[in-house]
Amino acid sequence: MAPTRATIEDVARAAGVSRAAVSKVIRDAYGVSDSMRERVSAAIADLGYRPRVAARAMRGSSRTVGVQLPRVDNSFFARILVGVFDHLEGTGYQTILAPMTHAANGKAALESLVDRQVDAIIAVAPAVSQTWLEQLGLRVPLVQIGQHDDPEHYDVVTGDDEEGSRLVMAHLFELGHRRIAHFTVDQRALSDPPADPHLARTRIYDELMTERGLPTDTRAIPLTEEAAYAETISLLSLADPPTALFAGHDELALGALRASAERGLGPEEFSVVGYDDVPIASHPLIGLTTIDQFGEEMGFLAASLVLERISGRTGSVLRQTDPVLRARRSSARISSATQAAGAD
Amino acid sequence: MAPTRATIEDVARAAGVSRAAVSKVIRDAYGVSDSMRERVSAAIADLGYRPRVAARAMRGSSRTVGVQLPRVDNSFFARILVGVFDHLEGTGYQTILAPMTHAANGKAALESLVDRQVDAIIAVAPAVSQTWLEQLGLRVPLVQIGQHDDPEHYDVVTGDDEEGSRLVMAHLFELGHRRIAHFTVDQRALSDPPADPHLARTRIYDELMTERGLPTDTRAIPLTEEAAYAETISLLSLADPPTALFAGHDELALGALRASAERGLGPEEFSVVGYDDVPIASHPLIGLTTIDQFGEEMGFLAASLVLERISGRTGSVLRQTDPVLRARRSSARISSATQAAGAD
DNA sequence: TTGAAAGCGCTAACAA
DNA sequence: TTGTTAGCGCTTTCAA
Repeated sequence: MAPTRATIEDVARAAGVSRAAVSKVIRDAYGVSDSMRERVSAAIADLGYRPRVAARAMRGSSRTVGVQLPRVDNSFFARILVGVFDHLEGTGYQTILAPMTHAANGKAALESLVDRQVDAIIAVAPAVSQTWLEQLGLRVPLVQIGQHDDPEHYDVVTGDDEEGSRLVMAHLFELGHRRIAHFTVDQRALSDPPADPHLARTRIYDELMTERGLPTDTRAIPLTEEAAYAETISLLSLADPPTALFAGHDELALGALRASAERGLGPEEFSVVGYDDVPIASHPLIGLTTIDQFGEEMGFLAASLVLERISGRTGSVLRQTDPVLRARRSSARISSATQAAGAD
Repeated sequence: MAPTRATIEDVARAAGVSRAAVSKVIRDAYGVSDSMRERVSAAIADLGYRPRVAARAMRGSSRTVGVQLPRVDNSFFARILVGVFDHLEGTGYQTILAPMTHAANGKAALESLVDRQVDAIIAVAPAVSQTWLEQLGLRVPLVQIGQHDDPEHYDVVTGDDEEGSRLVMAHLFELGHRRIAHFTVDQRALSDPPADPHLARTRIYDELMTERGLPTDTRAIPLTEEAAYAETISLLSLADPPTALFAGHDELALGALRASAERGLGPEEFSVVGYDDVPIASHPLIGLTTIDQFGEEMGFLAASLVLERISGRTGSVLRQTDPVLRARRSSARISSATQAAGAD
């Protein structure tokens, strides 16, 4: 049968000391003699004792940072996670992940983290209002990644979506594109004021197209590769199809490339630009032009901010990563034939 | 200031009942009158009460299934996770993820799950010995995904790696390849007996090559795209390079394709076959020939097995998914020129 | 430097 | 059907 797990009491008895003494040793607390530390450590090793997180959480801290993630099968979120783990590793804080389930609205995942009494929360692109996050930030050290909030009680890490979008549009304009479509987020539980990064991208797209007197063609779709594929098919079936697409992010861009590749269209006929620079984007067979917003760095920053808050810092800190354009072969100068075809 | 969180005591007081009564209501336990249920529910809603996981875990169950994952930035593991979440959602069990950190050996992640008193564990490709897992299985309902263990105290879900590898090799032979290289796992904390899926793949590769009197060329490398890229470069620099590669899994295959694409080599000169069928493999620009081993289904199976164990089943159950070859454009019939160049 | 003892929030006997 | 009560394993005053 499974032997019952050793408790602090067992260790105390084995070492011939009090429970309090053992507690002090495992927490490396002040006021323990060397001989006591040795005896206790020996007993701990002997019994294979490991403190239970639940019992510790009852009296103090769970020594855990909780991360909420919208989806686990998204390469950009994975980049962020890598950054978070890199920073938290060796800090004495464990990390647990509460991925949003299908039904979930983000709230559920964050609440489950609170129920576990995590010492801090890193919320990645949470689909909850800023007001709700403020409440949460009041109770637990909190860092939000992605949304352009302007909070009082938590920190925020984002990319500079406006600058990134300007880089995208300038790139496409320079390549001669004028009929440029744009994919952006579908209806979403948008916070008030709207802070979704996709909204910033769309805003710049609108602004720069309008500035040049060009008609906009924005399509709000679910943020999935499938949706982007389907929408691109319909885009390319237009009498006068666009010559370029600014996809809201790389997953959408990959879906668009799926459609254009199936039709045998190259970048001279249909250029595609994404956002995020997921790892596969740099693969020579894909060569997706995109914006690198340094997901690992975002995760790393969020982790350090959250540690600061655990240490007592309040107020709010905003951090942004600087976007960089990665020009690859999915975008190219428009061919003269294509250009002529689309002439008014 | 942050108001202090409501406890079961607060709810009891507000509803004018005992703590036990509240406990029964939230656990949907037997023996509660409708009127009491109503009053208590009202008080719970009123106070925004949520039970603390730690306190519940002290007395019984944490209602949590823990998942251990080697890496979070791997598309195949992501497929497995999606399957696990799909199944566990709505079962009343929460899921938490303990991803292996860099230093970790898998043991650390699993132990941290035990420290949290999860009700069950799903271990994905854990780098620990079968002996160690048996110990763990004795203490907590456990399902292992990936390794070909033959356990007594936990369940196992794997693909049929031998059959999958036969499909790969038959495919390459049929396309006329005879000089076939193979990438497999580097030194790893291999259990005893060796149960790693990569070993099974290599075994079949060896067997089938030898059967045909062909020389094997197996290269044990770290399981990263970078390592595969570098190794492929050196492979292609050989005087008499192989015409095909059976990569241990898709990430390695993508690294190999990176190298061959950079050299402008098509599948007629250098065919690449992977394993896993990660989502990007089916992208027309990649078109990676690979083995689908249905990651979501593996996760789904593991989740249902683990629920059975929670319900009291003991012994051990083994489940396998049937592999399917996805032939795409990364593999092709060897060109006559290439064939001639390599003739003995 | 060490130990005794209270109590964190909950569940599960058991009694009423 | 409802309430009383005894802990679960730890941390943390507070005394010794």
